Amino acid sequence: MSHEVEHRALSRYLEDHQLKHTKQREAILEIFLEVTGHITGEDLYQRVRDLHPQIGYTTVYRTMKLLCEAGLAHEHNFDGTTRYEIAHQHHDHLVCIRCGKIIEFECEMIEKAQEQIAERHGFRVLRHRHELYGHCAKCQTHRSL
Amino acid sequence: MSHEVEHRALSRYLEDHQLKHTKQREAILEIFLEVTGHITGEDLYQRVRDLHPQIGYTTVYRTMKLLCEAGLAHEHNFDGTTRYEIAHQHHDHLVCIRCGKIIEFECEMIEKAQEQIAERHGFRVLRHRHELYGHCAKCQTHRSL
DNA sequence: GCAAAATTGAATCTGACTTTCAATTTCACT
DNA sequence: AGTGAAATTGAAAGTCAGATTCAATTTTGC
Repeated sequence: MSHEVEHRALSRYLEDHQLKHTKQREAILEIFLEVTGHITGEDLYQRVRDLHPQIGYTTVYRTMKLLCEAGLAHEHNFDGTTRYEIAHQHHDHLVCIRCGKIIEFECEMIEKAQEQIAERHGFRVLRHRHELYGHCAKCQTHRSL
Repeated sequence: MSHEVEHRALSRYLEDHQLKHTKQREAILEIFLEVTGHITGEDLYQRVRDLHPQIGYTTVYRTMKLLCEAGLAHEHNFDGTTRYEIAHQHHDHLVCIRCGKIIEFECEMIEKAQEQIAERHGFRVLRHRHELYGHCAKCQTHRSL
């Protein structure tokens, strides 16, 4: 079992919140960390079930909620579909609406511009979502329309 | 019945697509146009039902879908809730997560930055969403936490 | 006025979670 | 190691927004 750092972070979160250490939570965290990219709850459940047929659907969802609270995962809703990604520094997304490819990007300038806009309206921004939807390079070239 | 321009736009869309002109569609468009702001399908249905108790839930949803296709309405999903707004020039949103207030904003600089980012990744952007979530001025002052 | 095609709306279905609850597991304390 | 209170699990049932079905009704081109 790899990803020691994350497993330790989970342990600490559980201890700090009087929650219990279970094999299901360990297993789901491990599988989630193995996945690169942005996975849906359903897909994650499939993968979990392949390795641990006894783990239920409910537990996967509950655990992902827990991992989000523990700061180990982030939940994103792309056009109606909820996906989880491994928590790391802030970024936004480019989403290909043809093949589903998701690219992460960051832009300091946009972040600053956002702050200015919020200030202008008296808002205190707690979080934001910024997604660009379109066609990726590959889907533009061998396209059928 | 006001909003002649929009009603005419709907008529044209219907004619161009071999769709039919019905009183339900007229009524829903009219009620939708009366609403200022960003309304949920459910709220819109309530309003429609107040005036036209015979119009069903399904028809309201189907008609809003139609109005979106006709370019008269835009559908937005704010943190899991779908809302409709009257179509007008492009803009993004500031959303108060305490009182639900929604403010529209535009920023030419951000739009340009987006284009550059997309280009860098070979993407052709077709649409985007950009929402800042936080607390509005009012909710920051008389807050309870 | 008359069909053919589109539309309506009540009811049913769906997908993606969320809740319920009895049985099981964890763990702090002997 | 044993015990018991509290947390967790998972199967099943419940939600909720929205999509689908289909028989009855409405619109419209001729």
